[in-house]
Amino acid sequence: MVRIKDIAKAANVSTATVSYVINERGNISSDTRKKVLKVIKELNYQPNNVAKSLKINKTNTIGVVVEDITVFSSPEIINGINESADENGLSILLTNLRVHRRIGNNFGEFDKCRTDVKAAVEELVSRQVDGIIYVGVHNRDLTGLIELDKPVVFSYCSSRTENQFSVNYDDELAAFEATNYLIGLGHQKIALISGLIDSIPAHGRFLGYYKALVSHNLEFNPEYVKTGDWEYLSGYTMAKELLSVKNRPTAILAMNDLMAGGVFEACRESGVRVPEDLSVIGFDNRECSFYFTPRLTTVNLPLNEIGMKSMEILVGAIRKSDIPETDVKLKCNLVERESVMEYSTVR
Amino acid sequence: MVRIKDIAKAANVSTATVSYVINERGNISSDTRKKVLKVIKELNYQPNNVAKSLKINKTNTIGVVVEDITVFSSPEIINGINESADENGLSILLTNLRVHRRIGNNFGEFDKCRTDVKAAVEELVSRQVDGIIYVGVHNRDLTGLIELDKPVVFSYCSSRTENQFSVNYDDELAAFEATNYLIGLGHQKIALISGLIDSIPAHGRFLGYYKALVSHNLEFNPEYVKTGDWEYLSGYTMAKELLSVKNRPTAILAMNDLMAGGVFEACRESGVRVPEDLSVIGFDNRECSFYFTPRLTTVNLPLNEIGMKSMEILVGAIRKSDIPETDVKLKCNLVERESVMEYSTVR
DNA sequence: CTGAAAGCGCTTACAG
DNA sequence: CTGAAAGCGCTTACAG
Repeated sequence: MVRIKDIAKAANVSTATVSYVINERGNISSDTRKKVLKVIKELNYQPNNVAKSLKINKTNTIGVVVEDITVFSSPEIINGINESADENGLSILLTNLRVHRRIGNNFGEFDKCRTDVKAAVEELVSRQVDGIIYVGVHNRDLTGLIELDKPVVFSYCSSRTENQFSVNYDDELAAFEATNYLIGLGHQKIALISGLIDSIPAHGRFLGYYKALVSHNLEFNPEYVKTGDWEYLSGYTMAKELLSVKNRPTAILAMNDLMAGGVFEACRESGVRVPEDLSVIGFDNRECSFYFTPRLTTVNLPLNEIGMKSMEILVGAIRKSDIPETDVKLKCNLVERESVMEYSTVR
Repeated sequence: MVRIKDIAKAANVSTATVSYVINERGNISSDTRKKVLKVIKELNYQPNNVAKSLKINKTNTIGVVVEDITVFSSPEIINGINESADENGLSILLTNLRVHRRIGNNFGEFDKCRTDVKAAVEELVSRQVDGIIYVGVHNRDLTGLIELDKPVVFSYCSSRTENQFSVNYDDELAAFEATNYLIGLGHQKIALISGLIDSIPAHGRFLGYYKALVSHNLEFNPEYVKTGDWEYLSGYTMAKELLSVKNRPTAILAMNDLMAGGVFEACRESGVRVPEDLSVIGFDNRECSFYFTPRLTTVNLPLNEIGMKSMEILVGAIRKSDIPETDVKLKCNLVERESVMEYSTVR
């Protein structure tokens, strides 16, 4: 390995001079600069960034701890984080908690993982990261999970701690718009298949649905609201119930694509045509939603944007260049496909 | 920030002693150990691993450069890498090339990305990683892409360079077994929808298909082999052609799930029932394959295992503990669902 | 415009 | 069993 010292000797200058030309700092005469650069190339010098980091007390490294990289939302978020990291010349130290394998969807058992989080953060800190992004697998309150005197941003989850930031998308607005879309198409009897109602997203989406109805003076019918558990099967079961309600809804908003898939299966079994007899909207825009029959109209999540925004906020907090927002909500967009139809043509 | 020096002073010992107790090395009397440990806890000392890395010339960090984290295979592979990294006390420095966004599936244009790879590797080297894992988005020959005097393993792609390793799955065996499965169920007229034939996976899968036929003395009918481009639409188009062949096949092996999805759509349009009239097997076991109607029988890829194995090989090469295999091929497994039926019951 | 020297926070032969 | 000291590869006031 060739060091700055070797360059200095070969170029007949001091190590300080070499360092200056590498970092393009100080006043170095064009002649010595050229000489040094030449030697650097000849000896194929590769700087040692860990030595530099130790000296300047800054690693230009961000710790990213992701709850589970195999959950559908994580890769896109990380992709966004990477994009912004590249733009800012930052590297990513990645820790994957793999919580899904340990506790599945039972987030009540998340306590089991808290020590893992502590350990992960400690490891990252010992490696002197400049800040941390914590990527959740769904939005929930994680206040107190991480205590650190460096900036940390919670991506797809939340924390209210000082010097900590949260980036999510706007569930309520998304559900509001999806419901409005249905109403705009003439639907008045719009059912909702909810996920587990103790979750922040389910709550927000319900509110959006409700407010859309109210804002159009449509009656809120509790019979039209069914609570599933985010899984395919519950969508199926709840759809069966909705289909047998006396005043059957003409549209269903499912709180995720999987449950919408279950709705499709129920309809197939019951001879209900989608979208001719029933319009269906999903949520998440997962890959599978494109391959459903018919292709599912659904709400696309700004995952990449969440990642980018998270990194931008973190960079702002680290460089103290601006005061970042503490609680960002990004906008979703509806992707129109083939599972929705105007009400006028129904029946 | 509290340093070893501070601990030493507070505990009235030398920094050497503190270092010894932290690293559980040398002979330290139980008394001084306790004393030091106590002070460490009191002052909440956090070791600085970048200083340590500089000194011991070893970072316990692996560079992972992934061509595109949003491609379906990447998260699982990275998950496996993480799992093994955890077991070995290693950290991951992640670089995401995001090639998909730049060149899509036109891997002929991959040359555009070579400089990115060089830059990524250089960055990783400057951060003194102990080795590198390069995660491709499909198996192809990447010999010469990375020149490095540290061990590097190619995950889901290949390199024949000295001191470099490759980990993939066994395409040929997987296709062989899938075809055998169909044959065992009584099918004799088995069609193949291939991906672009210039790719290593397509070649291997074709061979497996071919060898299975031959080993059962079944005629190889070139009319039964169609070449698609891995996309949904080509599966649809090729299936249309296969369905109109005079001696229509009773089963189709599609080289990926997306094309199998296209087959389903063609069947739906043509009134061909799956699996009653036609059995279909896919490849990849992507999430969507579970949500197809009917659920697709497909070949599951040992992605997590590829990640783990890659890391294990890298660790072996770094520690020189054993001589790792240079070209590993892991076994796939068939996941039986609802798109295949015995031939006897056909028609 | 350039160099000598201190120091970032650790580890580790070596001496005692 | 413990400590003094050198050194890992850099950067950066400071002096000249």
